[in-house]
Amino acid sequence: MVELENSGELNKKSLNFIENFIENDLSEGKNDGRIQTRFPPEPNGYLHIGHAKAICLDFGVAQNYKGICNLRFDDTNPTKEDVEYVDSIQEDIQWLGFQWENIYYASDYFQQLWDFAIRLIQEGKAYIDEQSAEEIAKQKGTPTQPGAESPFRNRPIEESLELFRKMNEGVIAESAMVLRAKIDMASSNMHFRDPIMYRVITQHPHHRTGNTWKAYPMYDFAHGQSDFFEGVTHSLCTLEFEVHRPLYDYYIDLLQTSNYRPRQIEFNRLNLTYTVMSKRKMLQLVQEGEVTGWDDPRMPTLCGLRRRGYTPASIKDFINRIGYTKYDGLIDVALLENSIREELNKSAIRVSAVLHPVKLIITNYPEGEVEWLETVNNPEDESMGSRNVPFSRELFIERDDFMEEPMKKFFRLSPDKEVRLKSAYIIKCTGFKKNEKTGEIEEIYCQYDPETKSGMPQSDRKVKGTLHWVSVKHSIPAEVRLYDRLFKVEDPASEKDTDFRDLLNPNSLEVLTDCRIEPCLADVKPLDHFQFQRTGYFNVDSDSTPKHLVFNCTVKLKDSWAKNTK
RNA sequence: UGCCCUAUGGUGUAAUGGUAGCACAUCUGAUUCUGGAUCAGCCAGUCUAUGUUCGAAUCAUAGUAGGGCAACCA
Repeated sequence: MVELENSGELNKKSLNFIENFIENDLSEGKNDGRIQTRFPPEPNGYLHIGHAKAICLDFGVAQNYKGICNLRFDDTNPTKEDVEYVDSIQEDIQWLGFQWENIYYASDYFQQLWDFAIRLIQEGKAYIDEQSAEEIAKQKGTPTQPGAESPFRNRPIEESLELFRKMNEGVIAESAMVLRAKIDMASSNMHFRDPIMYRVITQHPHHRTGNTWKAYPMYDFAHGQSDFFEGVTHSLCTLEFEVHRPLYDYYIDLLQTSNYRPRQIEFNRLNLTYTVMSKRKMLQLVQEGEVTGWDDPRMPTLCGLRRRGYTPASIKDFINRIGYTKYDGLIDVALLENSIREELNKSAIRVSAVLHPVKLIITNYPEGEVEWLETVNNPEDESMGSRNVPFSRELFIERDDFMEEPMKKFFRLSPDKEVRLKSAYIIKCTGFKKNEKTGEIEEIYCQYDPETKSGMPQSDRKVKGTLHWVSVKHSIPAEVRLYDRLFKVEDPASEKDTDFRDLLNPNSLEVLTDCRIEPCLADVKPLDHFQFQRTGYFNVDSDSTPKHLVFNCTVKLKDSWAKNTK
């Protein structure tokens, strides 16, 4: 923890470009020195690691400058939104360790937005367009060609007012008409070509306002104004909204009555290698059963990462490391994995689990005898204490830890060779039993040296290898799930023309059914963190019987095994 | 062939006109009560050109490359 705090302070020294803007605004005395941000998710999916980046910024800025950060649900499109998402979003923000000052909904401002829209119609700055979506799109022109004006553009104000009211009465069919701002159909910024302000939605009741409203504001007509109504000073969002900013400012100009003015600043979205962050695609994975749910440990959602064993601190550490810029890059997922490995390496209790067991019999150890041997919980942190593990004549060791004919640099067990059993004795292999048909090793025999018990005066004899083990009689059978990357290509997001399911990694989940774990794991609590000897990190998923160990291994797990056995 | 944004080692990010630094990854060595840890080390960078300046990653101009913008999504 000390080191984490230090690194936080070190990072504080260099401000990101957003904090520079903020300090400038403060030094110029803008907004009476007040700092207010907001985290504005649309409740149409679960939060993912990319949202964590925005959350850390929105809440972090508020903390650093003694301001406030509100949670605002951008719920202006009832066709896509649901209370399920509203709930999960709150849960995940709090899990990350942030607390909003207030919780707001864009739908709280529907009346104010409506009144503002009426005002714009009255001022001749907005009109009702009765063309179809296709016609409007056609008239919009292209980025290189100016658009054409709608035939309804100059209709009488009273007519627009009348129709706008009807839009909200349920007597207008969806997509029959829209309210558009009258700006400039020839603007080089597409968003100024008479952007749509309101559309009619009658088929989906809103998850909060029910059937009260039939006319719903578009993002551009809701977001900036919501910021303004709430008193947001810095509206931080991702780069794709950069071209929206002039429109944001346009509406704010019309709304502004004092010196107060919210300011939109954009930063780069998080892109991770081997990771799909699109909500649409994640929803598809869930709906089509490619994963077990939004919280599947292979998903980049916060709840998925949580089940995989990520801690809030590790995610925040990762976000802290990648920073905020305007460069649209692709971050190596190894950076994220390093953050959790570093934390768990310091904080997790190390325990033993044998994933591919083979029986090891110590022929000179008395039958029926059991010794409870002390083993430290974390060699890097003595304050985490120790526990006792049972040792007996028959043990399980990792199949990979024995080689009949050892290769170069293989320092684990092979005939006539010695290794140390972690926290126990040095043993020497005296033989093995092999299934003649399959060639599989069935049992390994060895003798132990009683003088070499851990902690004893004679025990410091050097041997080249150390093995983890569990006692056959005392160990608990377990099913271990190894989760790898869900996608097998480095940048699945860029494979736009491919069905992304073709990019799925068929080995993203491996279930090992005959694993053996230490008895101390019999009643661990869900999400307790442990580190397996040698093999990685895991947390425990209590929802399943038999006990499932959700392995939070690094994705190179299998490669490394292959490498180690070469 | 419009408008907006961006460009620093393999990846990400600092340096705000004055020594190009840090992290991750890779590789090498050490180490052996697991070690995928730890320690040490190597490799590797300012997109190009011109200009301004005593001095440019930083400022200017022009190129080049990448991203965004043409939803009744956010």
